[in-house]
Amino acid sequence: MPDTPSKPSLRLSNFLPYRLSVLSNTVSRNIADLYDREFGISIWQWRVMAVLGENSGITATEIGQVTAMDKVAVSRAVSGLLDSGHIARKASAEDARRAILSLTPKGKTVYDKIVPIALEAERNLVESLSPDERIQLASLMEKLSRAAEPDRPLW
Amino acid sequence: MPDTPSKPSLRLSNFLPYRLSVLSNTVSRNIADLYDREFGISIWQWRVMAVLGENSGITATEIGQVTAMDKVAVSRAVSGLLDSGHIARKASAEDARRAILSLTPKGKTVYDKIVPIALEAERNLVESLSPDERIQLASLMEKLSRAAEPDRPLW
DNA sequence: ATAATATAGTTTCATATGTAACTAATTTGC
DNA sequence: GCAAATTAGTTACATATGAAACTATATTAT
Repeated sequence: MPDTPSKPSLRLSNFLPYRLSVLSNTVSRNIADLYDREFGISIWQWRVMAVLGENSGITATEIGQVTAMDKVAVSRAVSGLLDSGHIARKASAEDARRAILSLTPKGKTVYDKIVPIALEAERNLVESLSPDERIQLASLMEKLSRAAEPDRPLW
Repeated sequence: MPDTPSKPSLRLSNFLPYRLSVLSNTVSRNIADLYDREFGISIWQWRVMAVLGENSGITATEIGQVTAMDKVAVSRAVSGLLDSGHIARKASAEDARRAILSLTPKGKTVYDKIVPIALEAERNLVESLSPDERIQLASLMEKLSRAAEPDRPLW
């Protein structure tokens, strides 16, 4: 009896893009709640602060490149953080279009408080993984991220 | 010389929740564009159709449970799919609050066209992984998803 | 030098999304 | 048997987001 060619089937619960989306949304929501509840800071604002904490004195455009945020999202996050006094802005001497951003002392204080919370949330997520699995995870994330790059032809 | 206790440091680009979010958003956006461009169907609508394709004749609430969508999102997706004629609704005989949903012939046709596209997109994403790595990935996703469950105490 | 083009960042507008309030039907407790 | 509490699903409102238009400055080409 010849094989009947089996129709390609899709099980949503095993579908990687779906699983990624559900996982990522759950994690992001939990973390966003954490930052918001304690500091009134959104995820986007936190990303801006995180970049400035690592690398002070850069511009909004550079933050966008590092964080994969678009410039409108960066602009809004920056605007909120200026209002709340977590960051400061000064005009660039060489190019008046650019604004040099940095954490204020207040921002730095909050940054130093959030970092351990963020690391704790991450630990919380990977605590069930063995050291080996954590290495595998990093490697897989790396490969998947490359494969997902939007400038690839195949999409 | 005593060890100086190193301050916990955060590198955003290595921070798992961040990496997950960027990856998931990139993948979701690419796939959403694909469905939308060819069929005018959103991700949420597609998830509803995907569940009905696997398991016809269920209610909106059940779809929400399976897809991790909240009931408002399901309601809106259902409403759009009714308008476009991809699904049909009939009242439940036992419980007039419930509506039994199913794919129409038109919906089934579109479903059968999207499934291979979805599977192709997934293949595209994992094509750089060895068979072993794909098994690791499935296992890791499983563990991370359990760890991220919002009803856990630690968040 | 200056017109055309490009870049940094903001604002506007249209749409998407989440929360809470709502409607209608059903179940529960007494 | 009926008031109170639940449940399914929708609607309304407030906020978030993305795309495109816009402002101001800088660069390029002639």
